[in-house]
Amino acid sequence: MVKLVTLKEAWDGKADCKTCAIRESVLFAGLPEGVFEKIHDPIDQYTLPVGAALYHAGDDGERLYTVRTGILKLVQYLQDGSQRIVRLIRSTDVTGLECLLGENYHHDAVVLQETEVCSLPVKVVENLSMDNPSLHRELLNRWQRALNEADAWLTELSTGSSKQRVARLLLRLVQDNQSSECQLFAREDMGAMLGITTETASRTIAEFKRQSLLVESQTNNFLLDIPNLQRIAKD
Amino acid sequence: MVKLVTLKEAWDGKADCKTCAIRESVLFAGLPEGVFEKIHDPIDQYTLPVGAALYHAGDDGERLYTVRTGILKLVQYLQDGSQRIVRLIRSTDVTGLECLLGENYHHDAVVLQETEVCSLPVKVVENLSMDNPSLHRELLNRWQRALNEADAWLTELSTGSSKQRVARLLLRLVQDNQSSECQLFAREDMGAMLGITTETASRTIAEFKRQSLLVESQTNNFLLDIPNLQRIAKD
DNA sequence: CGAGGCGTTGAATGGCCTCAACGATGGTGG
DNA sequence: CCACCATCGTTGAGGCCATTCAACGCCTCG
Repeated sequence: MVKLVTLKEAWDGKADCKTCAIRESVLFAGLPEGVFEKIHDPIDQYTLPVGAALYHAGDDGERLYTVRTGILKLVQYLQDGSQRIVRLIRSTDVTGLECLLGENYHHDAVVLQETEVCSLPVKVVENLSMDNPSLHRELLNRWQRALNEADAWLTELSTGSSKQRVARLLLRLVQDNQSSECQLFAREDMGAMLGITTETASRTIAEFKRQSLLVESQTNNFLLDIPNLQRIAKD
Repeated sequence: MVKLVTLKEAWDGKADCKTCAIRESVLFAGLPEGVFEKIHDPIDQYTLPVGAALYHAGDDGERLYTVRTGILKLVQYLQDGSQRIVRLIRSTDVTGLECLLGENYHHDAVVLQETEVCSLPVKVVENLSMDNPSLHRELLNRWQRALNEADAWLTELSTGSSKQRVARLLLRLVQDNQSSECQLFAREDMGAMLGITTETASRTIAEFKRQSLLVESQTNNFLLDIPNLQRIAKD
């Protein structure tokens, strides 16, 4: 089911953090330039195709990852084998924080849209955060950000009718974009995010299309009717 | 609706952290005794009755709280005014972490069972964590703990039939107790935790009682038939 | 070209919600 | 001290919405 792509195959090269294009938004924002010289462990960059797994639940957590572009899902499995997607990881997000506490990864992290990541060895982050309060503070921020997301998923994406949930998910996908355009996920994934079945997700999306709340601009690229979707989301 | 009990009314005295009965489990575990001398801001203790609010969403976050005994709910409000309970805070848990980042509280924290808390001024925790790596690490741990809870609520308490959800909630309530005894929440609160209506929560609990999965040992005190509840929780 | 995955749609079922009524409980005020 | 009222848990009836199971077309890929 999940394609096997080892990180080594996907390797793009060593990251140059000093000149990183998204440096102001990432974990290392606020670090003085000098410290990058002291990093001996490599910070590698990878590009991962759809379906690839960045890590699996239970794996030894030895690296955290900053996402440069793309989207990943964090999946948690239930006792009965069904899966629930508990969060999405997008540009400038960090995932795998739990390994800073010496824990194994808690989720499967699977690529939904082609993803570029930087891989940060735990040791590097630990060492840097020892004597860089700004990094330390940034770590707390990331944890809080994840927690905010988790709370929002509960209140927005797991509450209300299926139409409301789908509408809220769509709005979330474009909310920090300038355009109102987005790609849709597989219906099965939508279901796993919203706690509804694949069929219900499909029916709802199909109905939204018929009502022109979703208009396909390019292949698998949709423009949203934001005002009307907001109306549906609210009630 | 929420009883007004100011913290001043509920004041029990100043905490003596050095001799705290749950000191090994709390945030300050691992701190050398000497540092407690340096705390000038008071760490106060309070006992809050059912229905009292420890803080409200949007309030200036100036204190975090360690719960000694009792249970609090963290409530998030939706656009339409309905509420969703996103987490429970219990003995040895810390809540209000967001104020370490200078943010206002994100939830209402309301007492479900009579609660003793210690109130820690942000400044105290900030100062101590500067030069106490163990406290710093413990803070990260607390954040991660909250995140784990949030994920579990999504996968366990917002997934599956109402019977499954109620069973899983009951099992959670006793899981770190030695006994299989617990108090039940108001049906409305159960509904808000599980994403179901008050009536459905009531019907499910009533049915569990009829099936002797729940047996009242004392007033509002129930013994759980754990094996059979586990069977229901799984499928 | 065939196979398999995915999105869509239909029909039927059932579970949850809505609206409503009623008893028990506990607190308040006369 | 008791009558009253508000709140809470419970239960019923009816309807709706999501699920289940199934079929079908489209597309990609081998």
